[in-house]
Amino acid sequence: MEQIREMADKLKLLSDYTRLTILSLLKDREFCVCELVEILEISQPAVSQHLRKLKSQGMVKESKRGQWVYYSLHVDDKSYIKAVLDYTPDSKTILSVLNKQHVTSVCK
Amino acid sequence: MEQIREMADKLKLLSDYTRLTILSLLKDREFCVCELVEILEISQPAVSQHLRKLKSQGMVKESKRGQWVYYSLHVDDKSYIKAVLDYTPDSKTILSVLNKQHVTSVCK
DNA sequence: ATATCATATAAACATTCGCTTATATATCAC
DNA sequence: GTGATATATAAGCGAATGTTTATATGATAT
Repeated sequence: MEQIREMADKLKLLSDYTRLTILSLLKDREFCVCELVEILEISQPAVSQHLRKLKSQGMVKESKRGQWVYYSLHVDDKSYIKAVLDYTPDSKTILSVLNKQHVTSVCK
Repeated sequence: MEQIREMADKLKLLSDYTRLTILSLLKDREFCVCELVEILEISQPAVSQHLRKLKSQGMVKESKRGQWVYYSLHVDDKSYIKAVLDYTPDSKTILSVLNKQHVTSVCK
């Protein structure tokens, strides 16, 4: 059942708090790495590694602009991934709960 | 973000091939442990442990009848769990691909 | 009661995972 | 150029995961 195996692999990406939060944030707009670092309060390499996994499965796209790399959601509207993300809180709620409304891509 | 943490925990249950297959089979009807063992070709304790995890998160129900324990799906129709399971193959397809159409609860 | 079948639990183990620190690469400002 | 900022990669580590084997529990049949 290769189909189930593939789904399980993608769901594994969704089954981590940090990655599920990143994807939920990206529902609203693109974020650069340094913003995610400030919001999630984990190290920059940790964020980069999560983004790499998400990118390797085609769930996010990157766009380099200047010294920043912006990541955006890249999920088919009709996929089960999108179906799951429809249930996660939106970025405004997340930022408000985490008290990070002020974070912008001008990071340091 | 406790909501995201809870979702991630439940998605973790879906992100394993064996468990996702079990849940997909249960979309159609209840199965007993010994059937799942034959279908999945892993040890009986492995199946039991997966079922225990699924039960602990309320995703399956058990029903003891005689020496058999039957498990059935216990997922809210409107949840994201159900949304995911709508994308997995149905039991007939799974059994056919795995060549296990013959398996019944009279196991040995 | 004994033997058999179905299931659950415990222990052990290899693998995977997510994190950190350290380091490398690349861009920008001066 | 040099220094500061943004990001990626590598190595190391402890925790979690999924499996197996061994054992326990419980129901059924004889």
